[in-house]
Amino acid sequence: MIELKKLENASEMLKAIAHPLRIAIVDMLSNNKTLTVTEIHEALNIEQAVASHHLSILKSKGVLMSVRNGKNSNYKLKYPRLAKIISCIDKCQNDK
Amino acid sequence: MIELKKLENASEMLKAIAHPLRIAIVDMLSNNKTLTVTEIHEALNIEQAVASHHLSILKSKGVLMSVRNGKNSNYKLKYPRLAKIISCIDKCQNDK
DNA sequence: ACTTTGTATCAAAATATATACATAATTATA
DNA sequence: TATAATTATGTATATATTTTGATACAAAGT
Repeated sequence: MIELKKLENASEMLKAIAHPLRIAIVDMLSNNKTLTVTEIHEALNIEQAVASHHLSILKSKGVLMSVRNGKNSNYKLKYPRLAKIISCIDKCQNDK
Repeated sequence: MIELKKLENASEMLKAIAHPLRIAIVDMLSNNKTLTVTEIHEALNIEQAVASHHLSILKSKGVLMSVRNGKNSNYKLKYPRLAKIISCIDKCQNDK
């Protein structure tokens, strides 16, 4: 069996991902893509503050990482394999 | 981009899994294992009502399925591939 | 210095989840 | 039918998350 600390940390990461917009964000960042806050808020048609807010949740829970580049913040997956979680759930939905 | 309905359903499934006890339950049920409520509540050292409660959440969100067999309810993963989510998160935690 | 563009944070109300305990509902057996 | 074993549900309180709008901060250009 898994240890409690690991279970709690795993649940924090999964909770971070488990939100419609945040799933969409993780999906957009699959295949090692890097995007700015503006690119995400425009692509998803959400307020800038909303995009920034969800990105900070994902970052604080270890799902994403970001690098400042001038005015922009570039976000990407901290662990590229995390994109598999989205495709896994997606496959389940297609299996009727 | 993924559709809204799918995103919402995916987030419901992930939210269901994203809890320490429920992660432990999904992990116990990997490799197509089937367990009863009693086996789970004893293995995890939690009240029977607590085990039943979390199992019903997982079932209602499409993560688990159950079959009654006399006095027992046998629970198993609805989609065996869901166990990959746990191992994926687990690997991320081991990558430093 | 001022303005523009891009990001991040704050505060408050609404909604959702978790936790704990008690009790009800099933099924099998005496 | 009474009871023992297994599972499911109900209720209440506490805690956490979501959502929205306003605002603050940071970097670059004028």
